[in-house]
Amino acid sequence: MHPMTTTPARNLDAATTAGVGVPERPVLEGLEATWSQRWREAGTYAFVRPDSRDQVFSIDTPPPTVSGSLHVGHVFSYTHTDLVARYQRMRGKHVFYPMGWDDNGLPTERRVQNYYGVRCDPSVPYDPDFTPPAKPDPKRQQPISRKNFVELCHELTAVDEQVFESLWRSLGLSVDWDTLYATISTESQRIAQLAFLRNHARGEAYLSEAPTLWDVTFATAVAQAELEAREYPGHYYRVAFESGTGPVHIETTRPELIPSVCALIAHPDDARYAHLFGTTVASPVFGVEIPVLAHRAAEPDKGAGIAMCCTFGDLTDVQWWRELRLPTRTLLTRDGRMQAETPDWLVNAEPFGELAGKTAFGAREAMVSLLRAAGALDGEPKPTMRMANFYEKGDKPLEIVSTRQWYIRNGGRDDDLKAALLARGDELAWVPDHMRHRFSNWVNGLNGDWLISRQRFFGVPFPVWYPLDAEGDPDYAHPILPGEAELPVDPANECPPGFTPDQRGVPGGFVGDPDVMDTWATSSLSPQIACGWESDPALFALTFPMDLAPQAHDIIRTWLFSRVLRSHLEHGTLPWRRAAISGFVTDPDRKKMSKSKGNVVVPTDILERFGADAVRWRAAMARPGMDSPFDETQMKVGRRLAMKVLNASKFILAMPDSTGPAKITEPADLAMLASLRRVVATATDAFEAFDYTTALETTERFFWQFCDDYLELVKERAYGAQGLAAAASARQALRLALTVLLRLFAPFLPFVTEEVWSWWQSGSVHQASWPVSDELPDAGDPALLDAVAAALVGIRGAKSQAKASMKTAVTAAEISGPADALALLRLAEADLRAVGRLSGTLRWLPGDGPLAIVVELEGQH
RNA sequence: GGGCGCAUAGCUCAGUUGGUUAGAGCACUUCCCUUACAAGGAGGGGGUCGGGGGUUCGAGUCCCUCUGCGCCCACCA
Repeated sequence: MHPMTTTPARNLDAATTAGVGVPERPVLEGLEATWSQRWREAGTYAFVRPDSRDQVFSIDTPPPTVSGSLHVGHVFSYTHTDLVARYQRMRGKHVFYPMGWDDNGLPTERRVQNYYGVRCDPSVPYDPDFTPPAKPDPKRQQPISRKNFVELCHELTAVDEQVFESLWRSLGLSVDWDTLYATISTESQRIAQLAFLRNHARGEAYLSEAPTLWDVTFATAVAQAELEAREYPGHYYRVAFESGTGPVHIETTRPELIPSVCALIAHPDDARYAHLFGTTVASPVFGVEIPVLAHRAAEPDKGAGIAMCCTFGDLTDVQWWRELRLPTRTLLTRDGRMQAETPDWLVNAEPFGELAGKTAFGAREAMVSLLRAAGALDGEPKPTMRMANFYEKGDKPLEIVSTRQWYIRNGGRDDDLKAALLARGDELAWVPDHMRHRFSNWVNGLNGDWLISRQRFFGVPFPVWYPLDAEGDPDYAHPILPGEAELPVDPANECPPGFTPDQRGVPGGFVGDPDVMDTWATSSLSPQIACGWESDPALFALTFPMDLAPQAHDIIRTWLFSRVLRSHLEHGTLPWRRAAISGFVTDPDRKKMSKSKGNVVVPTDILERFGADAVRWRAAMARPGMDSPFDETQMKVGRRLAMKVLNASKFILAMPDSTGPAKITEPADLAMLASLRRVVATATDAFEAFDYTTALETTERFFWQFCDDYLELVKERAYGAQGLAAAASARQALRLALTVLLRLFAPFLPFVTEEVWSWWQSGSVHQASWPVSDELPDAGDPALLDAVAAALVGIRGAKSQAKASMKTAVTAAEISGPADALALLRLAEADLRAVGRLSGTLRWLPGDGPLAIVVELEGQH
């Protein structure tokens, strides 16, 4: 059944049997299991295609990395999205809310390596009978074939995905599990390759051999977006280069790169070195003649003010190398070691034997000894902390090596494209708005195109082959591409058009591109994958561009930016209208949660202890973009609210319903409903502005006052103390209020509201319509309840101060205050007398002061 | 160094376009076992709104400035 086919919420007369289905002692325990199962069976959250795009609300859910672990921050962030999804569904939208699993890429490889104790070695042949080691030895991982490795990746992610799905279900995410996708699936691979071919055809994707940021541990290139600057301990070494007029001292933290030096560089205005510009100096130990050059990027107050430029020590070296057209003298290999062969440019080549084959660290020690022996080291090394670029998942500083990689243009080297992407950021609606600065900040800081190829195994392969020339060398300038209809292809196992398998790897034949795409190159297409781009045009037309992109702020530079880029290039539009950015859940000291700090809160633990509704309540209290410190005690507050909903509902529904049409006549009842009318309007406005927190707070504040004051006030009348008509008015008002309140709470507390709804209504509360003001009469004056509340505080306060029970009778009372407040109060006099046990005379004293009540208690004086 | 955000009760946070004695929850404290709820309920105490200056009849709110904290980016000589 589709949400729009019925509006059970308004059909009060359909379920009027007194007390049917109301349990004696309702509990929260077990609601998650019961209702997630029923929602699954009933297809409560299934996306049903409407006729037109404007009936759809589509959400580009972040596909979580299934090989990672979920923490409370994820739970909060995904809850935020679900709040909006549920609201939009109740508003009548057909909510397109798919879930995805990001299961390809390095995180999965790492998990498989550790879990099974294996590593991928493409040179090992496939073993169809392979079984992983019984006891994984992390120190000695068993080399297995690429195919076996990929099979294990699929096996383990399937298990991990089950765990994730079960967590999301018990959290109550209203995703449509029939639209689930995975980034390693055949369809995702097809779309990733298709988008790549289109990029290539338009010249947006290109192959280039260039200096590349390189992680030596994982032996892969990494992109700018994956960098993390960290402090790294090192030493300054003061090293002498020989010029005709004496030594020139430079300071370096990486003396092992001295055999790679191409030039010394100082600032053009630096008088200290002006006389050297245009001359050459000899490198220590190796005696290579190198020029001394001027470049504005040299900083006179850094180190000695003159730098040695090596290929490549850092990104500034790359800039100098490019702009000054320096020779390439790369010696560090892809595994982070000094190459074994002695380079031919060294004048004094023999000492290189001390460095050959060593790690950067070992080579550094050897080089320092050589410098000392040659007398080229001036003074002792000075310890320093320097900033170095790391791969965010790595633990060794990145090297820069020259490699051939695939790139996608992203504006980093093209001002027009950069401007266009900045304009997309401006066009996008941001919640909260200031997050747009993170986007423009990032785009403005891009310094190169997007490197998308990775020298890894579990990922989407590039749909590319290269012809081999007569010598068997690949012709990279003329890649062979498949037709779009052939996708997805695996060039390692399939042949390019016009070739046969026996031509693989032989001169005149072909070779497949060995690399895979980075995870982001696939997940940057999540809107295209989810919405059925080039596979389901009808669905695509209904869902794309999407309405909402929810995510946390840490991946604005990666996922958010890359989706904007891909959509801009392919469709010339934004991928969605609005981005909603969640903050982080920090530990109580406002430190970011991380495994290494041991301060991670496990979601399953709090879900079990407090219940999903309580956890969701807490999540909803964190406004968009705001970091929120984790505090367990707040979970209890949410749990108490859920409990209160259960008990108050039980109380209301346990009373026999009045038959016949509603006759809400009593001023107190009308006042309460008029007040609720305002709550509905406020909560709706708040949700429209994606301010779920205000929607919740408004509803909750009303609800507690409803329970504490109104419910108490009308309790006796509802039981019949003032006659049938007065009782009917109260009962009708109570049920009307309850149906509205349950729907207002439904996005936040999906389990408890559904439970209560099931006691007396048909269908799911989550398919009911969001309440509108017009469901409620506006004849009442909300100020009446304010006056009642003030009077109750006076009466209760007097009893509390007298340390008397609330049942203590009041023998006489004087109520003073503004005449209009007193007039309102008199409309509810009978109720007030009942709740306050006011048995004696009541005196009304109009005056200027605030409403006040003086009482005389039985047994006092 | 560039950008963004935050600073209100012991803690977590509200406080709409400037408008009476600044609010909520938690915590603390006192009382009440009142048949919806004791994993309750009813009371109470607690803040010179980070510092300084300015605009205004009036500033938590607007402007300037300083300080502290957080996040993002840059920073390998």
